[in-house]
Amino acid sequence: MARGVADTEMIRRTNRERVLDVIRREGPMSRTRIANLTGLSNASLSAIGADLVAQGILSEVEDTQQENKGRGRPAIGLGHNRAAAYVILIELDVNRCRLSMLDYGGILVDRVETPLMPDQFHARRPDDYLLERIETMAQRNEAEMERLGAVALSVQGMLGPMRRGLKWSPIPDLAGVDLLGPIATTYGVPTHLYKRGHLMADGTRWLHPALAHATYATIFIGATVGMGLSFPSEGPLPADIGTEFGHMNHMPDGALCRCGAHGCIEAYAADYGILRAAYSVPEHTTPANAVPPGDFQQIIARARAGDRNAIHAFNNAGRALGFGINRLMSVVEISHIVLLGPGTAAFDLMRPALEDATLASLSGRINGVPQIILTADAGEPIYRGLMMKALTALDHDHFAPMTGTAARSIAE
Amino acid sequence: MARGVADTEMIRRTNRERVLDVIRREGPMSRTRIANLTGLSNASLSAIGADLVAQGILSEVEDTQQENKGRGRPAIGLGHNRAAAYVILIELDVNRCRLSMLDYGGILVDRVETPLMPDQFHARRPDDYLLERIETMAQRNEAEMERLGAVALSVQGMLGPMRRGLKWSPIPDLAGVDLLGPIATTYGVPTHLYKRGHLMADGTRWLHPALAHATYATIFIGATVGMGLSFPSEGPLPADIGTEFGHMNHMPDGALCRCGAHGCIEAYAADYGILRAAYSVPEHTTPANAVPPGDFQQIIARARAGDRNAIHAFNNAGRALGFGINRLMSVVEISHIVLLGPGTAAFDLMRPALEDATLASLSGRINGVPQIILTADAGEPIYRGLMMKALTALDHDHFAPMTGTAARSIAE
DNA sequence: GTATTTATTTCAGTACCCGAAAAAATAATT
DNA sequence: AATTATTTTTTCGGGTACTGAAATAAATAC
Repeated sequence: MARGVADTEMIRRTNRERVLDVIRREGPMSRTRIANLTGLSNASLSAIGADLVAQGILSEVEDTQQENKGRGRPAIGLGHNRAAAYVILIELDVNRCRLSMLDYGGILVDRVETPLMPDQFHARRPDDYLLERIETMAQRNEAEMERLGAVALSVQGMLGPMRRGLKWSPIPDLAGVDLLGPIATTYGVPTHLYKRGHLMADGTRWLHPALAHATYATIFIGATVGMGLSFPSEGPLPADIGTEFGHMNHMPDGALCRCGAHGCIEAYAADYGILRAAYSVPEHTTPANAVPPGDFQQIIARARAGDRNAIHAFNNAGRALGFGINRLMSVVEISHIVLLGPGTAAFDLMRPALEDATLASLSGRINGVPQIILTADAGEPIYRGLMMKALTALDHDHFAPMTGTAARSIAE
Repeated sequence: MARGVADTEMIRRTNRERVLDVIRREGPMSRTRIANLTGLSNASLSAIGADLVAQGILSEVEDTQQENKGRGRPAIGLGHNRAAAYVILIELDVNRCRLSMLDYGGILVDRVETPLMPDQFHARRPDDYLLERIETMAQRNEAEMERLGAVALSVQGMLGPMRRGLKWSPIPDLAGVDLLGPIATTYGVPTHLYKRGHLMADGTRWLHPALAHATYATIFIGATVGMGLSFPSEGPLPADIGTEFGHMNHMPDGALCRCGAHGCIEAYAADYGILRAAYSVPEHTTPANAVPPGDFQQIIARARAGDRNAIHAFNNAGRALGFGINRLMSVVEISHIVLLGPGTAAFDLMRPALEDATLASLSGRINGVPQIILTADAGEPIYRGLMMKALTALDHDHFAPMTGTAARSIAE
């Protein structure tokens, strides 16, 4: 009983979702073009378009992507009505918390950013902190708050049972708290919690057309190692996939990781692991808290200059990542790997070991090394993924189900 | 454009699928009960039931699961019309090939089984061999072949690009051949290729009610090590998930595996790996071709009697499986693990090392060891999974889309 | 034999889709 | 300037499958 019985109500909802989706993906366009892309008839688009405009969900704009601008009746563009709703996106990272308010068209309205200390949530409850941040944003945008449609939160860690908080997080004292509940009750809007790694993967699909129909993994290399998987099929993922790649074991009883376990990939391939190896610090030494970007650049420079220890450190990192990919490919068949984050600056130093390790398995031998794509900036995919999740959730859950008949009778 | 536009045709198809599914799951039942379980109205069930009976897809039977057998009009059971179609299931394993013919109700009609030699496909093309086996079955059941609806094939290995053959298989000379094409053209019916590990996982859900809503992995331990994943959500999996767990790397440069790679889980946990370790044969020795069941039992007996080498062999096997599960859990969050196959007879000997290794990771520490369920017989889940795949494919692709109006006008 | 109970069917109403034809709005041609 | 061609959008008539309510069917209980 996945979505209730199939009846005319579900026809309407499904087709309205398709219309909103195609505009979300490709921007405002004419009714005719929407009809062609969705497979609906022109007659249906006339009706659906009229409904959505009457309900204030879409609005008529100039058609930005006219293909036929010769003679004939000019097309009227149909785009999201930007004032229909507003969403607040919260990116809660290890060292900063950034709130963005967007309109229904995805345009940034306001932004508030604050640095985060490692002991931030030691004395202060994280749910209170988030409420206070949202309140700051609310006071600066009172008019928009009237039409707040959703609050979406990006976090790092393992999601808790009801997806309302985290079971574990690299941010100290964040796990075990219901992050969404207080927001939902205070503002009375739907709230969503997403894994940063998952958003990174999804956002990359929006930004990289070559990946449109691929199954791929995104791997973040920096202060931590994180992964996300993205599948071309529509619909939500069946389960929590792409959980904690950075803490996948690479070597039994291996190097000490920040999470407290031994032999995680992160303990070899995150900046602190590379730093430790490059300076020949014993593997079981407690990891550094934070590695300044300058220090990391220096190790790269030393490796490029031929320093044996630095080269060895990057080799080990590539090997750990490669065996991780090797093991990942024994579970999910992927065609591409997207590498993101500051660690990609040293990819050339890791590549040989990474490829060797990837090939050292049956699936590597049969399928070859997946195509590797480098992107230094991880922030953009995450923001884009979070924005798209929040806005399409609004499209599907709030706007698509509104009944059209009511609107038409009002219009008469 | 996942499934075409939503219109009345898709309503009919979806609802007919729901009806066929619920009967497939729970057996023949009254229209009223079907209406309750599917959420459809009694009026709709009257219409849908009449259509499906008129088209010969369902037939009226005695209601086997009457709940109210007091007074009132007695319920009429609605069950699959067994003569509506027949399917041939082919289980192609390392050492045997078994064909089963089933009617549309899932009842076995005929069965043909032949042993398979390791060099079976050296001189003979596997597609020809399959055609010949099907022809044998066809000659014994000429009447049923008139209504053949599908041929479904269970294989071991990595599926090829179009799911018509294998990229790799533990059965020699099987990969790289289009197995389905010749069957489809000869008999003019839909053909399907499924991974044995995947069927094992799916079939287990049908057989084990406790797993109904769980996300779990099934791991086969025997002459090989294979895995399948099963998710509670409906619909097909987004990608090839659960590819080749047995050949996931456990130890870089570790023990030699049958596949030619070093350090696969299989090289430690399959019967030949345990045998090799128990007799202190060097890890890099070429694996034995087949291990007689008696030999394996003997090693178990020796381990139970306290033999150090045998105990060590099972320890290593448990450790390899445990780290495999550990790594798997870093990619997919699972709540249960079902162990199947002859190797489960020695599970008590592997358990401590398996659990230690599972716990030695972040996800193990946070989520604990997944609940472990033992089932010695792997054949039954595979057969059940294959049968359900073949029959529900017939339900969805062939019978649900038939138009109802035509049938009703014939009936008048 | 009548009342009660339960299952199924019939009927009238509704929502949404589609194809075809009509209307609207522009550019090109005469 | 009027007409023609072209393209977009709307209108109209027809069709299908759903639903709730009422009617019918087929048994048991009294």
